[in-house]
This record gives sequence, structure tokens and C-alpha cells, in this order.
Amino acid sequence: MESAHIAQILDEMGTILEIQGENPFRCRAYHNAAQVLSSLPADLSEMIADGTLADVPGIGETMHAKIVQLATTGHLPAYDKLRKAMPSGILALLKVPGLGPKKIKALRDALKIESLADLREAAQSGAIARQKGFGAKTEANILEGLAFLEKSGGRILLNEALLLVTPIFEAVRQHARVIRAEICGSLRRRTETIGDLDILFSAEDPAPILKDFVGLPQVAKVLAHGTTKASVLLPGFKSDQYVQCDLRGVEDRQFPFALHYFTGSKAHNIAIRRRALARGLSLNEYALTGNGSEVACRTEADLFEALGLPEIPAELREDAGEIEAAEKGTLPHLVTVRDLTGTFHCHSDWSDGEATLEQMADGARSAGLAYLGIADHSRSLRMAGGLTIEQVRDQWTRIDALNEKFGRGFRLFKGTECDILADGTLDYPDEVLEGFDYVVASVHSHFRMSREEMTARMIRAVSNPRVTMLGHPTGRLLLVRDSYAVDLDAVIEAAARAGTMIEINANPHRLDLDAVHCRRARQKGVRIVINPDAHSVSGLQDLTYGVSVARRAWLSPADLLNTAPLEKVARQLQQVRTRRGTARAGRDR
DNA sequence: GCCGTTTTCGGCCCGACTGTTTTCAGTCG
Repeated sequence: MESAHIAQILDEMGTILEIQGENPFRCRAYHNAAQVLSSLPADLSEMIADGTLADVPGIGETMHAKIVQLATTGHLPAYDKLRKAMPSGILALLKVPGLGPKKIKALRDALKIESLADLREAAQSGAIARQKGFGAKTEANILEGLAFLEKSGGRILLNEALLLVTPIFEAVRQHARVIRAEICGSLRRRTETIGDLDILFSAEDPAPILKDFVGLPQVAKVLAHGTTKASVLLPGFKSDQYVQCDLRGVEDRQFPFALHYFTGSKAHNIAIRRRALARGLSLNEYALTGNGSEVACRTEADLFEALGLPEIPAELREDAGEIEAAEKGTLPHLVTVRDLTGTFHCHSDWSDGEATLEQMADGARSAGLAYLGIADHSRSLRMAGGLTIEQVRDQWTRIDALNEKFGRGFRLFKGTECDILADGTLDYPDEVLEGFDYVVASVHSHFRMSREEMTARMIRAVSNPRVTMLGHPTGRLLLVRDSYAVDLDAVIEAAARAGTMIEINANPHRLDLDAVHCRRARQKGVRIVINPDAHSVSGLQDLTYGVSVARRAWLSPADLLNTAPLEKVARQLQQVRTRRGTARAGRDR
């Protein structure tokens, strides 16, 4: 069984134990282990085999045994027992805003509520309001929460979150009484999907700003409105979808502590607070205190310094080794969008793109890029306008002519996004493939084959010396479609052996490779490329989301192909094609 | 269930807001 699946089971065990009223710290141990498992530095089976799993903080003797049992047999009696005691409908109750483990346990014990349907019925009949500890308001909130659940699509994409939050954030930031403001939460950490939007500001008196916030025209409903914090619902992008937005106000001297606190992640915060305690200090969202006096900090960097650490970039704050690396002084110099010199996986109107080759080139130049790779679809992908061999040759001629015109300042590279056929071979014959500057190989068909078949298919493709880089490795569409079944670690391993690069597809619907596997790929020595998969000039802007993934994967400019100057990139593409002295990414840090 | 530069036992992050309470429990982040 894979680590992601095991993490899900441990998380669920923690939740069931919570509803059963188990010791909260024991429950947390399960949630914590799940979180640790989902961002392991290496393949789980490897870590079991070489014993390193036992050294991972948060995984003790008991948890280790459970994980090993799940990984090797796929079963865990303790889990089966918990599941038997807890109908699956009960877990769904946790999604209702305002309902937590305690209330769910109380409702189950008193009214036998075991599903969303039971809950609705009890609330509508007025039975809940009559329970001790519950009242009319709680019952109304439950009914409203049920309606919200039906409407809300849950999480949203990173680009959608930025679009939603920006006008609100600007309104807060430019408020006359606001001193400082920042976007916090998972959005500041740039996670691939976002649950809610968090904004923090400082002011002498937060109340008037909160009052203006809940009165903004975008606000569909006010969930809470106090003197230092307010929560509202904003209309999302799907009809009847709502997204929660929280605003917090603090005094300016509290700002760095609150900024750190509300940026999270929760796991990172807990680890940092433990570190503070170990040094005789106490950290909360307002202050760092020691011996009864506050340690003054002007910025987040000051806060980290007070704990003996360099500033940890927000994207790394997952308690996935960043505190240890900061301590040792081995934090990476993370790549930024300004480090990118060009990009490779882009489409033109020769296949399913909107823009001409010239328009794409102009767009790239005005974005400050020194080169652009055109990788239109290959011949099998008819519905996306895949190019025949004749069209490929015509396109090469056209690109050569354009490059003449551009001179030395800019270059279009001749590429292809070539389909990986069902058997792992490529969609053009070798003599055609050899004419491209580079080949992006992608799966676009036969998604439903077995894990073994898909893995063999993709290993064959990345091992093909004519393949420069693997495109969107899992085929997932965030919030829409899961990855196809594939042993990604085995594919990464094969790519490392063959010297084949892997892309971070920066399209916000994909973000594929994900940060966790990207970090592992780099550690295996795979060179990474950030590609926008642009189908228009504006699609080039998606590169920024790819940079977010790269940063979350601890990548430095040296780990990427498309941070090098044009001449070096051209040389490296040539080297990959001939597989001579393939440049490897940096060593483990 | 995890963990140890006071500890192998006894801690485990902590404050705002809400609702149901007359002093606090539950939820949330």
C-alpha cells in the first residue's frame, strides 16, 4: 500500500478516536503521523527497508509497526475494528461547520444521529435544540451548515484563490487606518489548492477596519464579527459556491508573531512553539515571551532570529525538515520567477493553442524570457490538432525563419509534446524525433490501464534516449480527476537513471509533478523544468504557479534547466539528446 | 501515541469567538 493511502487511514483513525472521546493527544499522534507520511523525503518502501522510517520524528514504535503492516499486507486489524464501531456517515458529519467530535458524540449518544440525513431530520424536528448543551441557535446553525455543505465545492485552485483575495486584500491594505497587511494561511505557503482565505493587518484599533470589511460589496454572508477578527463568505467561481475569508487585526508590535502564526502550517507552528519552549520562551500569536518580558521583533525574520534560526520561507513551513535545515544552515536558496530564462512546453495555433508562433515569441520576450520552446501536440492527438510529420517539417522551416529574424537576442526551440502510446513507444518515428531540439513525452490516452502496465509504459518512455523530459507525470486535474494509477517513484527512478528531466506543469489545474515527488526527484538527481503548458500568450503567466511548486519542493535555480542562460540551455539540450555527461541536479542538502 | 540539554513519566500550542451558560465547553485556525 502506498504512503498517501496509509496517511489517509491513519488520519481517519485519529478522527474516529476523537469522536470516541479518546485522549486528544493520542488522536493527534495519528493525525501527526498522517501528515508526516504525506511528505516523506523518500519512497516509503525504501524507508522501511533501510530502517530510516523509524527515525522520522512523530513516528514512534507503535505507529511504525502499524505503517509497516499496512504497507506490506494492506490491512490493519486496529483500523478494521475502529471502522466497525463507526458508521461511515458519521465521519461526514465533521464537515458540517460548527460540528466537532464532541458534539457529534453527544448527538450520537442521545439521538442516534449517524449520518447527514439523520442530522437534518433531527434539526428540522427541533430535537437537537432540546438537548443539553445545544440550543435553538446551534440547531439553526446546523441547518445552515448543511445547506452550505451542499453549495460549497470545498477547496479552490491556487489561481482562483489569488483572484478572489486580491481585491479584498487591496481594500484592507489601502485602508487609511491600516499600518501593515499580508495574505496568510495556505495561500501564502502556496499550497496547490486552498480551503479558505486569510488576511492579517495591524492597526491601532482593528474594529473599524473589521466593520468596513464585513460591509464590502463582495461579502455574501457574515459568519463571525468580533473586535479583532471577522469571517465572511465570498461567492466562488462555480454558481452557488462560497469561499470563506477570515480577517484578523492586531497591534503593529504583534504583527510579526501573528503573521507567522496565521501563515502556518499548523505542524510547523507546533514545532516552532516547542522550540521556543525548549529555550525557556513562550510563543503565541501576539508575542514571544521569556522571563516575563517580551522579545521585541519588527519582522518575521527577527522572530526566527530570536529562536536561533534564519528566516524560513513560507513555502517550506510544513514541518518537513525545514526547521532542522534552518538550524544547520542548509536551507536552499529558493528559485524565484525572476530566475527563469525561458520555458519549453507551450502550444501554438499549429495545434490547439490560440496564438501564432510570432505572438507566443513576442509574449515570451515581453515577459523577459530569452527563449521559448514550442511543443505542439503529436499526430495521434487528432482532437487537439496534433501535427502530421509534414506539418512538423513545415513548422521547423517556419521556426528557422523566425529565428533568423530574432538574431542572437531570442530563440524559439523546436519541440513536440509527443504522445506516449499505450505500449510506451512514442508517436513519431525516431528519424523525426531526432529533428527536434527537445521532446516532451506525455500520456494523453489509455488512462485506465493497470498500475503495473502504466508504470511499465512510462518507464519505457522516460528510458527512451529521444525523450528530453516527461510532461505532466500523473495526468491529474486538481479537484476534478485523480492521477492515473502509476508507481511514480519507479518512474522517477527510471528518469534519474536515463538522465531524463521531469516537468513541473505549471498550469494551475495540474501542478504536476507535485511538490513532494518533485523534492524526491531532485534528491534522486533528476533535473526539473518548469513549463506553463501555455495555450495562449497569457498562459505564460502560469509559470509563477510552477515556481510555487518548485519552492515548495526546496528547489534552487541550479536544480532547474530553465534558469540557465540561452547558450547553456541549448548546450544542455544537445547533451541530453546524446546522453553524454548528463548534467545532474544538486546533491541532497 | 510521542518524546526527553530538568524528564522513561507526565507533559503535549493556545487564543478568539459562539452559544449556552451564570463561569465554561466546544470549535476553529
